[in-house]
Amino acid sequence: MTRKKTKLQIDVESPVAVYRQIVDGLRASLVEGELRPGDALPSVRRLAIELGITFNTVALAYRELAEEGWLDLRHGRRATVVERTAREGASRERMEMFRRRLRELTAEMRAEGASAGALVRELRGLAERLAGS
Amino acid sequence: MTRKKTKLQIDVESPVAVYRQIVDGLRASLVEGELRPGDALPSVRRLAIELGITFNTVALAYRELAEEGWLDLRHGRRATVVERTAREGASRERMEMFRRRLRELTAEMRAEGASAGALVRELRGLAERLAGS
DNA sequence: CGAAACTGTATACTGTGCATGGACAGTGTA
DNA sequence: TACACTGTCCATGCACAGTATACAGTTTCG
Repeated sequence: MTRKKTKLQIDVESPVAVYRQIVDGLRASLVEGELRPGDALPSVRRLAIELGITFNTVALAYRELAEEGWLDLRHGRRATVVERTAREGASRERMEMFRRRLRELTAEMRAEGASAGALVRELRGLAERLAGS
Repeated sequence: MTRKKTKLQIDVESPVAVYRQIVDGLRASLVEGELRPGDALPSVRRLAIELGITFNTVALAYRELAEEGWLDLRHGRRATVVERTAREGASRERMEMFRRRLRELTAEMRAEGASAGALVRELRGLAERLAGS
């Protein structure tokens, strides 16, 4: 049996909150269809143990995702993925912000020594995958 | 005279700390050569007023950038950009993290309604610019 | 039916990171 | 030598992330 859960990577040193890292990671899996409507998520305690954190932190992340419309969260039952109504096109401001964060992210990598070529490869690779879906 | 300072955009609603947003924004300008060695940065108070925050928050950002080797910070004098020794190639773990953050960032945008096409355009656009430099 | 083992929830507490304001100290200039 | 600038240091307040503990639903199985 292969462990599929190792997908989630948490960095406790990171300045971004752990619960937010969980939200970001799971959201990516949800957007990409790796987690589909009907699927049950690991219980807050199980995932917490796996990540080496407290279950309440995982619970907070689940609540956030439920807020965004990804999860059905009911007392006593496992959190399950639900069909989510697609949003309308992102606003101009949001796209602007995306451009900025993208720019800052690659700049951070260049500052750390990543070559422009390597970054171009990553950007084009992701664009490729995205266009192919 | 055109205002070149409007480059920095701060979002007080954002979960990422204001001083970190400043660091990220300035670092991008530094990496891209928009800010060159010898250039003097605006004083902490001036920039603070411009952004509508406290000067100490800007000071913290400057200290962070000095720590990274971008700035020469001396008591009583303006902060100035300094020649920075390039880093060696980024580690495999760092590139892995870059890939993850890139994936999560685009997923977040898709969740907010951005079309795959629009995101592909942004990614390819940045790759283009990066390859051309 | 009922107990046990699971699920998520609510609440209070603690530590910490961040933004702030004010006093301080170094630098340049009129 | 004043004075207006520069960045630094320090104490305060506050919001929030993470924790522990007690609680309340649901499912499983004897």
